Amino acid sequence: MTSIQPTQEFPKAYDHRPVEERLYHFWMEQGYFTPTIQPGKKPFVIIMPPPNVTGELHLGHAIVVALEDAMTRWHRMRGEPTLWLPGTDHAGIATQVVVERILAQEGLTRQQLGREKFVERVWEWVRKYGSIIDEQHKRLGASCDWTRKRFTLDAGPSLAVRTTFVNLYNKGLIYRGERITNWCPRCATALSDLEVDHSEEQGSLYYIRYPFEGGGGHLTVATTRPETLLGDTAVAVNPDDPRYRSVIGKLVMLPVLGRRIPVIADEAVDSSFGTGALKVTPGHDATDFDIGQRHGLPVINVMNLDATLNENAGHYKGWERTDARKAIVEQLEREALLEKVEPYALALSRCNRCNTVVEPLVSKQWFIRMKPLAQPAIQAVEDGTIRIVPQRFTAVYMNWMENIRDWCISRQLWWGHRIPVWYCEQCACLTVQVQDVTRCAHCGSSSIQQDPDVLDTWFSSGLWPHSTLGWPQDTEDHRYFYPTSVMETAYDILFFWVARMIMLGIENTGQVPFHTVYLHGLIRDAHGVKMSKSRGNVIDPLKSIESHGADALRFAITTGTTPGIDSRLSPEKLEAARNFANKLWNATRYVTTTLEGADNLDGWSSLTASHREDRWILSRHHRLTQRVNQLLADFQFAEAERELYDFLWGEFCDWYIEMAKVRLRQGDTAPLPVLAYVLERTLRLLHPFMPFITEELWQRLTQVLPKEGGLPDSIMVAPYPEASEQLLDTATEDEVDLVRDIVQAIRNIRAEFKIEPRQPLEAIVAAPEMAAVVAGEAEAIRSLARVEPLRILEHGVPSPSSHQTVTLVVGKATIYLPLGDAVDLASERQRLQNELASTKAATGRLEQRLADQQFLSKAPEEVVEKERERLASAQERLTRIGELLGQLGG
RNA sequence: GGGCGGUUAGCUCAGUUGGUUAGAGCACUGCGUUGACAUCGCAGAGGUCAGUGGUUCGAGUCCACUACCGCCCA
Repeated sequence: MTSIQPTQEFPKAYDHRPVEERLYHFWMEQGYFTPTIQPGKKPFVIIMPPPNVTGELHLGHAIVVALEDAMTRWHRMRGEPTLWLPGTDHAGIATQVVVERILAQEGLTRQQLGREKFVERVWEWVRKYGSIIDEQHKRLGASCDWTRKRFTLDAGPSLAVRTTFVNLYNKGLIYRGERITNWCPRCATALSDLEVDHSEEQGSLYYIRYPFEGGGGHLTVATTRPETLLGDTAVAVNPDDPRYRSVIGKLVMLPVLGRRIPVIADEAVDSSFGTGALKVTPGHDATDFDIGQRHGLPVINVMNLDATLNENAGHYKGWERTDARKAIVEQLEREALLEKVEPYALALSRCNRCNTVVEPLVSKQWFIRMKPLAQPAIQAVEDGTIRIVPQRFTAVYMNWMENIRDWCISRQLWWGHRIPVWYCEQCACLTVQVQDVTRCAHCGSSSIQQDPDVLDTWFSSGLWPHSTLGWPQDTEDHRYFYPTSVMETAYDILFFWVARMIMLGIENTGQVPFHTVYLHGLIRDAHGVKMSKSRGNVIDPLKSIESHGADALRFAITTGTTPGIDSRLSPEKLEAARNFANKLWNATRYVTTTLEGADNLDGWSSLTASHREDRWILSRHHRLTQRVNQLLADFQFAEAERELYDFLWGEFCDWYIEMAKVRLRQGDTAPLPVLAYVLERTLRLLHPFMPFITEELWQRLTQVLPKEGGLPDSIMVAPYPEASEQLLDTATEDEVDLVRDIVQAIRNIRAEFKIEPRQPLEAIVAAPEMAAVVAGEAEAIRSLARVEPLRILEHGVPSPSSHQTVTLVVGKATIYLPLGDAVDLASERQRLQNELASTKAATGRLEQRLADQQFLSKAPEEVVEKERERLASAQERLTRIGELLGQLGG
């Protein structure tokens, strides 16, 4: 069977390279990633956000995989039918640009090639390079079901797109209209509002004179875009502005072109901006377009789609927009029509793909009427059918939904889902159908033309949770796996994607697409700067995997993070995670090699422990198990990882293994099955976060263990541990805490007094209440603190010795360390005085609190009780320190 | 203009129904090589939890305001 070679070799350090690929291959071969549909059993389902088909793995993908894989593996190990469905997005503009760039190297443009040939070229590219991103996801250990992988342009999702379009059109929710849209001159397509980035940049405000017709002065308007005056069809003032009341209705002469345009009054004009007179350019500004509509103004478009000026621009025809601005400003200056120019911070819109300044342009586009779709989507979040984690994004979502605007969905691209609309040249009617048509549905004419445009990529991704499962077909997958469980993605696409999936999911299926939205933060560099290729501060996840291993990368980018909050990744963090992996490797190396050949391992998987240390680690392990399960259920992944880390390193390695070694040296083999039990189960707990190393170590460990406990061939299909309440043992935890405190206190003194680590140290421990514990753990204390001889006093204090002594008050124990001349009595007194002072302060605080009637009556009983106990032990401690000081004559 | 987030040790960050003397990693200091691990061990130092006011028996945690940094929307 299995995946690994016999454990003859157990290298001293973890090397992920010979492990990861082999194990991934093994998992794939076993088919573990593909769920079995079990009717009656509720599945766990995540649809992966589809990366762009042109994309290369970046940390954004890595965090998606780390979190979604953790959830997926956890649920799978809990025995739920678990589907994590991968896919890729055709990414309209991005992909088209990539292929156009390749063509450019051949000296070709897509226009020269023609639509059909161009699209074929893109497909060629996709077939050749489109699966690179999948291979990269595999390197991260993603346990998604590749047999169900979807591409947005596959037949299934394409059918979903067309069906949705036709349905929405028939319901009147999709319409075609001439509107101002954001036009990217470089991409040569319309964009939705969301695809535009806004920024404030330094520009100028130009004050331009529009002379009144027939003389008699001028009206001065202020504008940031003088070149658009070519398209002006009015000047507007606020009707309440006393300065301009008398000029309303007059005509002014448009500079440069000499066209006569009216002065109109409109409420939308802000009297405080500039001169209070606004040039109205309905063809090139959204607000002006609205004003124009209200006043029946003509719309003059002065620009071509590449942002050069057209024939409406008079002799500026053919000029590029920024050159034209300069020339027009110069002309105005020459003609004394430029009053002044002021520096001005203007709001610029840029294409979020190529950063080109977007041109608001009037064009005919397809839109979705969003308000009716938003209503049920608001409802679903309001009534808790969908829960957003972290919760505060609910308000952001609501705010956007309640102020939603129509969505421009047509794109002037060739790569994507072609709009299923045919225009008839005979009867001018539209045929809107799912299947391709050859004749007009109204007059039967065959002179029809399909709309040349394609749909916004987000239109198809908006359908993703149901289109990937087979909708609109009635498939078993759709019936069983929909609605899905969790949508996990970055918060920056809440509107782009999550909101639209909710709207379209409810619209198409009548059900929400998922019940929980989990939003993670973005990963920045070590200085908190957004990573970008141009800045050169990108951490390449593939390089990190090479150098530190996929598990370390996953652990590093998910530990110490909070949902919805950006985090930073530094090489140090990666190293820390790699070191943790190595620590785990070595702990398992020790346990495995120690276990080899042991003859008392039968029953290891369901053992009962009698020794205090064994009961302690079992209690700690089960407490951890309880916590981790709870934290995973609450989506607190970082906290779960931190607790696993602390347990493995700080308790299991630092204390349990070290204490076990002591007993093993004494010939007590009882710790062996406990080591096996705890490590085996903790590896399972950690597996969702660090899948590769836990599998490798689990294989190596279980190989030396008797086959029992019904464990399968792989950790990834082994049951996720459940906590057993009966094994939680607070008293034992307190006892071992005392032992640890004693050891730590003695080590502390050794370091302080610079006593050679190898030199044995005599110690006398008095712990009347805990004498049995200390006696039982004598060997551990002797060995871990290098104490020799160790005397345990059941009563009283040590008989006065000629030696000078350091005394430590540790919990319920008092430790005497006769250090002879090394001890300076004065400083010992001082040490105890300090202790006395701080204990007194603590006692005082507690006494005060417990004397407070308000506290006693209002605080919960258990809190009061806890304070009483603390006071008692503080008082007892005070007494002991007092006695010790008395003996020192202080 | 509206909204949201951040501000906790030198650095990066945890801290989820308010309840010990606020934690971790890295960095720092001292010690440590036969023993799972130097990708390590032991010990240590380091904090008025941004500020002000309030609620509460009790506030890093809840409320209000202020400051600075950042993000989103218009």
